[in-house]
Amino acid sequence: MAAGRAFLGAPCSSLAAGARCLAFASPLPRNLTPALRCGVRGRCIASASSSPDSPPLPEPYVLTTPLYYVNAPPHMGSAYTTIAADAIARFQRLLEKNVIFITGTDEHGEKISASAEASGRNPKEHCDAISSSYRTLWADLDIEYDKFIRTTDRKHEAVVNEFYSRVLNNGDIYRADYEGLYCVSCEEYKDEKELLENNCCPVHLKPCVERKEDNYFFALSKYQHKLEELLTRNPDFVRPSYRLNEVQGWIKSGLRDFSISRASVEWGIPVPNDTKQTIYVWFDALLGYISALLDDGEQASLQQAVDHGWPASLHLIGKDILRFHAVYWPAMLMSAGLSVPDTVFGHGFLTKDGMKMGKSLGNTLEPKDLVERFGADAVRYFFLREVEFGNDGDYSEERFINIVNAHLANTIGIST
RNA sequence: GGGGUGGUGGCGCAGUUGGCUAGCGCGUAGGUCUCAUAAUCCUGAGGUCGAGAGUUCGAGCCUCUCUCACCCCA
Repeated sequence: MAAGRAFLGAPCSSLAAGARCLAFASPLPRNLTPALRCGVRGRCIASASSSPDSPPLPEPYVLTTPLYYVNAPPHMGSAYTTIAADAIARFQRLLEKNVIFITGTDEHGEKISASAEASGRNPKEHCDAISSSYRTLWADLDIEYDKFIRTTDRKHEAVVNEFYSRVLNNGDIYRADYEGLYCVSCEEYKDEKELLENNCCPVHLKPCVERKEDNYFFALSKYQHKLEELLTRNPDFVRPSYRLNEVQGWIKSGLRDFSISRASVEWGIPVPNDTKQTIYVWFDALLGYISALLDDGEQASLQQAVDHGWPASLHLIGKDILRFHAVYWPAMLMSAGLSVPDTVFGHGFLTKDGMKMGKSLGNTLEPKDLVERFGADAVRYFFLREVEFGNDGDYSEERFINIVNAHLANTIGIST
């Protein structure tokens, strides 16, 4: 099995390994026959059964960044994920894989309509504006993505509807009353145990509100064993390995069904057969990884999208959204009878001068400003080279300038 | 409280299954070059590999105890 693991150069410390160990390889050996590969991965390539003499089709490699939430313009964390994904995408293209690099924006939910209102716009206008600010930044950073999906795209809604129906037909959706304390910012119910004083959400430090709804639930608990099996069978499903341990811990300690609809949220995709409710933003957004595969103008069906390259080889995410990608998402896919991705990689957070960044602290790092001051290559290089991939990393202007001068200007810049 | 990860020169890290004088990048000191500065080039300093004990011909790598840091869960 080792043959299938090709990292980007063995020693990662050399200058040449600017994109430190960013390469992800398929967990399958290369010498499998197309038929077998198809069987194992559940992925059928249209002409995989062509004659043995014809050149082999390029291996598909679908990778994604998260679909960024449009409550605010892009911050450095989003830029970091996207830069890393772009480096991986480029590397996989060099390996002659058929790369589909997906990014996009997640545009539904109560928080979005609130942000829109706060800026005096309707939700659609707000989403258009923020979504395009992401595209602009990616252009400035030389990000070569292949697909940009918006969860407000028609084709996405069609895929969500079809997916929801599949899960429903599989008996994994049921209706139940739910009463509890709800964090509007997280767009989810919270356990009283995890709340701080005055019922404040530990993530957003804002008070949660009492809410009672008749919601639709996804039977996540049914998938406990299958998820355990998945992680045992494919330990690379979650990387780095220390995050795999976390995920295994979550699963082992028991999974609870979660609500996948909201009665009080209007800005969202209506639940099929119950237009009084909308689909929970995560259930909606995760499916963007599949709907993104559809070409514009083609028939928007789930199967069509899947045929374009699902499952993904890699979901690159920040460690804060690991639970959604490593627990909820594979269970949803299993329920719908679809293959799960090969790997979910959760990278760390960035700090600035050793401090956590935040709007309240007033020390955010604006990717746009960095690019304007130093250029895309410098920004890309610094974060790829200086942040140990997977770990938290620190930015300081002094170090940034040091590294960029020492490596890019004084070494690569003068080599012939 | 339960579980996990990690403590290697100033900082960030590599160190395959235990085996030559422990490596790399940045930083740092001196020299070279220059009228001078920076870069380049050359040379160097700097590490009891968290602490202690054990296994072994031999341990940064294995075992045990302790300690510190961080993370997840409760």
